Amino acid sequence: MARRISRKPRKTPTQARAKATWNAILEAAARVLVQRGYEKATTDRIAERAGVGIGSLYEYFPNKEAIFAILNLRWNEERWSGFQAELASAPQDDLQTLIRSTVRARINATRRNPRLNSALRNLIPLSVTQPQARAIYEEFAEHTVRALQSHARLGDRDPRLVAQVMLHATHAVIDNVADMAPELLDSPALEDELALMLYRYVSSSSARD
Amino acid sequence: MARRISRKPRKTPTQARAKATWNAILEAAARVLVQRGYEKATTDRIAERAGVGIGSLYEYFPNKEAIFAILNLRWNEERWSGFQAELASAPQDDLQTLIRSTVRARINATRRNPRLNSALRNLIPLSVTQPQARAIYEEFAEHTVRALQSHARLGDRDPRLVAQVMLHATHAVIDNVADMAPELLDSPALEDELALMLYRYVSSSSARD
DNA sequence: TTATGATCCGAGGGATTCCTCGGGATTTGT
DNA sequence: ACAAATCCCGAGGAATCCCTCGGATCATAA
Repeated sequence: MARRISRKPRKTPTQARAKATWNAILEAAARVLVQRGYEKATTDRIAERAGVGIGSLYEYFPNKEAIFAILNLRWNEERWSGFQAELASAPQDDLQTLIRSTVRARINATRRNPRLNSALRNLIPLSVTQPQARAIYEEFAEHTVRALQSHARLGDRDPRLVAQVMLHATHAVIDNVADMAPELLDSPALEDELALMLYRYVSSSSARD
Repeated sequence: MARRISRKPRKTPTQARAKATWNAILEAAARVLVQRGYEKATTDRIAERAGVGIGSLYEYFPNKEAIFAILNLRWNEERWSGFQAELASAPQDDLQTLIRSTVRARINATRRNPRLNSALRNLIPLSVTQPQARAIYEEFAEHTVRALQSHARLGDRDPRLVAQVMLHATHAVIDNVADMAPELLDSPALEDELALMLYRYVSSSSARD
């Protein structure tokens, strides 16, 4: 067996009909993944759920992993662009409102599909491998560092480390909440507390106040 | 096949020799899980790595899932007892040192085996199902609420919610770091920043200062 | 219309996995 | 020392799963 070597690489659909099946497969994959988990999400089941023959599935995707890699890619892009769009038209007068806007946008981005978010999140082999996820993270980190340098007085604290902790905390808390209590994403309480925590964290330079 | 129904439930080892194989299996399972991931961690491979026949494995574990459920149980207990032991003999004079001690103990608990921690963490079906993990979390949450009520002045903020956010943040950040940059667990920087963030978060009652 | 290419299909091969079963080896109790 | 209990073993059955392949069906352009 030579699974890793795809001798018949994925074909890109040209006709409208083909694009429809392509989408159907990806959406079915998302639904099955959320409902049954990665292991039970067999290619046969995905094809069936998409209303498509198994042959058609392998016409466009070289193997099972590729389906979820692309699904992950899609979700990351959707989340990231949604976040940016919302943040672009949000108030950013001072540090406090900037932080609040960012937290809100970040929550709303995940809120588009919390179940898919947690399901994809737990596909370690994929998310780790994907360099595009790292790229987004890096971009976000640099953006945060610049915001800190221009809006916050950190004294002698390392802005890069502070940014890392802020991002990790925000990211991790929101994703964890999406995992364990998705309904909490809809209440403003999470946003309030997260924003408060982050703001206080960077609002003065000395460890004691 | 009736995999879910274990007609021959797990036998408990009585002789010393049997306990040795029982341990060998669990330790092999941990090693294989960390090295190859859950899917590649086949029962055959675990038995082989443990230096044990596959039959012996199924003498004590009804199925593959059970092995990792027990492994998860063990790790949770080890982490939790380690945390409590360290915290018991740590300074807790005021809120700030209490927070710092807690953070340090929490980090050290995970530091016992960061790789196993992240590997087990991503076994959703297990960790979610396991009620004992929830129990530990609840106990921790109540403990935190009491600490907040006696040491912090939160004003009209809900101590339960604040505790939730603190726990989620701490838990999530540490686990995420263990995932993405385990060497960071060894530097004091993480402890410093986490403790600072948490302390400021609960150090005064109004949103503005 | 007809030819060419794109799309769709699903039975089944090859590979792998989980787990059983019958019996042999070792320890324990008497 | 002998029987019973406990422990160990690994070949192989049953169940999937991933993916291929040859050919049917549909779309488009000449």
